[in-house]
Amino acid sequence: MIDFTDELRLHNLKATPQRLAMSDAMYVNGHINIDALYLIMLKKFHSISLATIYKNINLMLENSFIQEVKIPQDKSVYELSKDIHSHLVCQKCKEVFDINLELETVLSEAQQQSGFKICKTSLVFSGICKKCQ
Amino acid sequence: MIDFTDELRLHNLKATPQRLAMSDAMYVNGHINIDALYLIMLKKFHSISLATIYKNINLMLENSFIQEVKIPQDKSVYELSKDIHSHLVCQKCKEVFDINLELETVLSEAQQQSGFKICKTSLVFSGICKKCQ
DNA sequence: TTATAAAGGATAATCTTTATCCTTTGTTAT
DNA sequence: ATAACAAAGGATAAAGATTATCCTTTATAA
Repeated sequence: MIDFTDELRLHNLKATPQRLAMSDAMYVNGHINIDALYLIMLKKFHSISLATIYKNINLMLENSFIQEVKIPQDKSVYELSKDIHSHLVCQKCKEVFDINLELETVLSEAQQQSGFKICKTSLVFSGICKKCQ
Repeated sequence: MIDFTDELRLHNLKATPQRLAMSDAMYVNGHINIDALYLIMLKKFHSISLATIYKNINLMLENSFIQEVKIPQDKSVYELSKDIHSHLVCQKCKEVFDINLELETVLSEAQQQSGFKICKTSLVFSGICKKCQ
């Protein structure tokens, strides 16, 4: 179990046992939604409040310690912040995977066509993963 | 005001006045969220129920008459189904724009890297639109 | 024109998320 | 190590969003 104390403090978040456990759950699972996270947390903290989960998720988002990924026709999942990447979601097992893709070309084409100043790209593919095929 | 009667029936949806007005609102606005849609509908139907909006949105989604677009850090918007395309959202004025981009290369690269069978691509750029810069 | 399944409206019920309040705790400076 | 204090946690209420229910009305097909 990795210690996220320093990482939390770097993002101006106090390193409480609950936050350390949440960080670990996201690290271990990669991507996780609120319900699943709450269930995991309940195992370690018998009386943790769902409000604590929400409060921490929101603070961690505000401080960019984590990111939200909106999944088509499903609940959002959360992941520890890392280098920019895209996502794949399996419609069968619901698992979410990271993928690194070269999007410079598409992005500059989008900026040119639209006149937008783009600062964020959110790309999610839906399909069937290797295992589920 | 375009008549969506036939279009609705093609998707196995009865053409009620409420649904025709919802279709028109989406056609006129391009992309719209539940709250804005409800406000527009209230002008035409003084006593329309919010439940009617939700019921129809869900049926229209199930029958692929419309599509949901999940917007990062904001509420989902809905649009009439049309040819596959991507989206741009302005972080200032919140407007959502359609854009046609060539994604074959990126998609096949994603399939190759991951082993996924991809059947849907959801791409949303966030930034500042031409007008708001 | 009529019969019927489906849709609309009103409202209750059910999530989901946030706010409140008080107790406990992490952190910083002695 | 200790004390002080802002911040976090837990319990719970409140608010917000979505769905279910029930009865009346209506679109559609025969």
